Amino acid sequence: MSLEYAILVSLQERAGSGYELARRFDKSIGYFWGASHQQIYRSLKRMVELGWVSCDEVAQEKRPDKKVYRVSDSGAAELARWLAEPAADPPAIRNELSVKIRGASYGDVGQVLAEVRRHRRRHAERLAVYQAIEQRDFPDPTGLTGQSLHQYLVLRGGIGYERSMVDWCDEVARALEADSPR
Amino acid sequence: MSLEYAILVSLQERAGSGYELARRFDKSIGYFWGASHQQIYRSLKRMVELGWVSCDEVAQEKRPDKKVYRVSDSGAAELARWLAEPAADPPAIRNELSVKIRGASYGDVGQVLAEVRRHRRRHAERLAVYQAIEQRDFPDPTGLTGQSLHQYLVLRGGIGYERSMVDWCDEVARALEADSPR
DNA sequence: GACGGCATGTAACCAGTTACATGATTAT
DNA sequence: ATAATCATGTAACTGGTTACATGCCGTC
Repeated sequence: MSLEYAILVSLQERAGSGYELARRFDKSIGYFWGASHQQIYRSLKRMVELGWVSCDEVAQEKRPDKKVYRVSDSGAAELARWLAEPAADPPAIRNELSVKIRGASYGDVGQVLAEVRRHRRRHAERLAVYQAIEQRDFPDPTGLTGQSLHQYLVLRGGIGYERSMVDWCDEVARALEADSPR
Repeated sequence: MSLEYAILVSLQERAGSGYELARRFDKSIGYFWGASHQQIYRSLKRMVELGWVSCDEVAQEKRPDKKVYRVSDSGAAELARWLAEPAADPPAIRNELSVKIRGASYGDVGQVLAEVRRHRRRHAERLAVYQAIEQRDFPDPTGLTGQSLHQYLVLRGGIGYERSMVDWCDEVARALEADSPR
């Protein structure tokens, strides 16, 4: 159910349409909580019913009309309540690649190794994206406070995660190469 | 759909009952692919229908009967096929704590900080568990090959992940303390 | 007598993914 | 022409969680 709260946070930062929210979930927020536009529209509908957000239809020139959502007082209260509540314990990580590595000897180890290398590239790409954002938006993080500090810290989490994945893929690739050489 | 394949890997290592599998998913395999007993029973049923595993009813003294599952030839072939197939791109991480940090200013930052500390402890605990396993089962990893190497590498992934989470929680806690001191 | 371990399941629900569906405007 | 961007949604399916349900054995 965190999606609703992620949307509340995003709408508190700035009101917007479902489409705009979907864009944001492709970027900033989406780096640690992904959501497709279908999910977002469904959630917004529910949130209107719950009275957490209000919705204004806005006519635009040269563009389709859009519905701009903003957080209501009761939505803001609900967000504050949720923030004070303990978060669910981090769920077991589900890592498909780990399953393949663990089972590698029941198939073609070389193919699994190729997958490890491919994932290494993916993680390195994301790491580069996060680091570029860090350089651009937080060149000097020492003085950060409040919301920009919070944004920065979340970004740091993404960087740490991707870096650990890259390192792990490297370790795995090295070990598999050494074990089944050619 | 990886659960079915995680079960195949586990049953290749050793045949067993649904209950035993559930135990294993609480331990080794479960460190990177969690599954409840309900899920496991459901999957086993499906896998019998697909012909990937066979099932023998075994009567036990002083214990309830159990059904021992083992991988069939067609299951082994299916596993090898899946291993050669590219894995899905790592999905967007969904991290509830990040959502709370990002939104902290819309609620009580102190409460969010407490949550960060709690998660720090959880991750440190899991890290300690993994490191204990590493010490016990892989005191000298240099010569590892084949299946034990693969097991070791997966464990290393867990260690790297938990360590990066602990480090991140520390960074976040330090920054939040400095920002809203008391 | 209560609790924990062994052993198996069903049912309802919730969240997320994939596929389908529409339609205008702007840029190549 | 065709693709990309803006803009909104529905429907079916899949996978995972939570709650419920049963029953035996051994130990404290």
